[in-house]
Amino acid sequence: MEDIVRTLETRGFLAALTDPEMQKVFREKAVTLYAGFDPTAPSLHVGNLLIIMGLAQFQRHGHTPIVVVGGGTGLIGDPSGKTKERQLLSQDELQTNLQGIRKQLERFLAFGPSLSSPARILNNAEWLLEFKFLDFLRDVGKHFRLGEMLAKESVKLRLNSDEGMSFTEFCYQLLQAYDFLHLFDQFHCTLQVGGSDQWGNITAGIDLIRKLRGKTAYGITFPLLTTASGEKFGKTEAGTIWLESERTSPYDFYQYFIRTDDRDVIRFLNCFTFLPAEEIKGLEKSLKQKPEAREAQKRLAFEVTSIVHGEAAATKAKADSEKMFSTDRAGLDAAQLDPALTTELPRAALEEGLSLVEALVNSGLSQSKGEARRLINQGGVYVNDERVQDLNHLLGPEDLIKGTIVLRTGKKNYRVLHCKT
RNA sequence: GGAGGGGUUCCCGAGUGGCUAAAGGGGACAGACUGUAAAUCUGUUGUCUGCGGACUACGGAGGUUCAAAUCCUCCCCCCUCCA
Repeated sequence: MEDIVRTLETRGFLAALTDPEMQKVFREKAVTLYAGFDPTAPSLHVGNLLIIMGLAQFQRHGHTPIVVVGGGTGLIGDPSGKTKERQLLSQDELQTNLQGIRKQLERFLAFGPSLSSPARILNNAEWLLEFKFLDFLRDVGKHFRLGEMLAKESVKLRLNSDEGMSFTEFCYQLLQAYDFLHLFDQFHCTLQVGGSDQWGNITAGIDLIRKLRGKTAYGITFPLLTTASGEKFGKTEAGTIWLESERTSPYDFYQYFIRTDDRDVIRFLNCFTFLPAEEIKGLEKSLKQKPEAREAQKRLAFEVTSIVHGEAAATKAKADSEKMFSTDRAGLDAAQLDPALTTELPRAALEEGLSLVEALVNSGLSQSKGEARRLINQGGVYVNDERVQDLNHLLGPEDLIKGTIVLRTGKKNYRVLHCKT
């Protein structure tokens, strides 16, 4: 059996292991492992990608992944890594979110009874919801010592901040520990993986299993991904990069990755793609020798988009990007571009003269007219690649090139205004 | 229940009657430089506007005042300590 721990290590997935023995254990026999996702939003985002790819790696090595969506724990809210108490979600919101997340996961993991190690998605509401409070206290709570609970990093952090922490959040670790126990009993799940902020929750589960069942369970944490410039990975000016194409178009998704910092790109290739090590080495070489070609970034963007949105979408995102960023847009066909890039324009509006400010707002390039004016003043607005600095500039039919006007703000924000004839 | 501290613009945080759309920092955006990268420097950063202004904003609701983020009353929320 291929050595999953080694793969994880070389591909940059490992932050910490609860037990060095693990490597041997997993080499000898297939395990069942799980990771949990809290359904705080109706879609997963690229910040979740590392865990998902980790699970996918496990499955490729013959292990059986379980994804637990936190329909139960989501009602509480995990305090780990958060400086503020979370808003509680309603049951309805949770349901919507659960369904969205479920659908997305199916793209990364292989499900189906015909497989030897089919992935599974479970909702912990199934076993948490009917648990009676007193039973829970007797069966689970009894095994937790306050000293340990208080010593957890996530707890200490909050207790020392002026945010404090509610009892509800404090109990979160018990619930997650119980999840692990439940999966251990039901599915022989002996490993939990998660982000490095999950360390405390994971070890809580391992301890519970040891106390109650006298068995050893394991935990692996993955590093918290930050970009070289110190930002949280997956957040941009425009907000979160979602995995759902309705929320973040494949074009924008592709664009996010193509702008990856040189210092991050190799790392990301390792953990966000399945490219073989030799190929990544080649890209690393290219990055060193001719960084301006950005081959590594291009490959990363294509591969990740392909995994998340499918190859067809990736090919299209790539083609759209090339078109938009080339100086010669002769072949530009608005109808074929990603809808996120285009805005329909009634001919009549153009004949009357359409204010540039309005066009910027309507197309979504500016949030407000004030912002649009500011942009124009600062020389950040381009019509068909010509800088326009006149606040009262009107767009007219003479601006059309093959039925389209290419509007741009800054260096890289494009919108194609398309006018049906 | 008692005592004290606190809630300010995207975030942190200053501001204790007018000069405050609110210091400073972070972030973000734009410009220069570049490789759709990084670093650096410069500028911008509430909404609307006929560019004269108008409107909305300092936890919430009232009040005092010519004038309130700043003073008063009530309420909500958070933190720390005591019981």
